[in-house]
Amino acid sequence: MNPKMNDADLTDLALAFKALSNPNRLAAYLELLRNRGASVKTCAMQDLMGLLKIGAPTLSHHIKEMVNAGLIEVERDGKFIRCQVNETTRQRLARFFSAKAER
Amino acid sequence: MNPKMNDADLTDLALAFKALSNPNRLAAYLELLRNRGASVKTCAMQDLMGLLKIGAPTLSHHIKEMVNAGLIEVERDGKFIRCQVNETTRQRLARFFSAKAER
DNA sequence: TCATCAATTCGATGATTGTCAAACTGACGA
DNA sequence: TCGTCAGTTTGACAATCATCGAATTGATGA
Repeated sequence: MNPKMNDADLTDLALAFKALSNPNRLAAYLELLRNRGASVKTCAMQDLMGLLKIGAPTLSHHIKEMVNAGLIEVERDGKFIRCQVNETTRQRLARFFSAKAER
Repeated sequence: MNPKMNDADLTDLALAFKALSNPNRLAAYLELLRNRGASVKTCAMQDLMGLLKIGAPTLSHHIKEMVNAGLIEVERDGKFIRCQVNETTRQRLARFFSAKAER
């Protein structure tokens, strides 16, 4: 963990955690995490809708929030979208939990 | 990441992330994380109140929520409390961000 | 014993959230 | 060109949340 973390960093981090605090968003993010190792690394909205018993408007809203939190990235591909995890943020979050005091 | 994660695990995880989604709770947790490496590993409520411009009732509420989410542990020591991070949960969270597909 | 101090509980309030149905947009294929 | 399909936007509503002040508890020390 960066020992010089400031308020802005904390706010960003809190935003990411907020995005993960909803079980449906968390399940969607986990699915995308798992896709990291797969040959097809992206996911359309309909793939995620199969997992989560929520409507398209709600999922669309959740996706926007995850993008806004920097958790995932979305590309448009004609009618479809393709979601994948944002690697930079993922690594930042993983490292957060190893924070140590400065010596 | 455990490939057999179920709904209950997801719910627990979401609870932990929710606890970290509030900037004040996150700052408090980060302070406790940093104390891990220090000689004095615990923190009383007043120590945390110095950091966070919120009142005692609010902080007390936040601490209860972090305990409930499994993020931290609290011991009573006379008039004071002593907080420290829950290592099991910390490791679980760190690992979450490395989830991979089953092969 | 009694005043004080750390922390908790209670009750209230304004703000944010998750979800939906309905209407909309833009791309595709017939 | 037109209907359909994937996803988005809007507006609404119930539920949850963060915070506060006031009252309470329980330990400490004078």
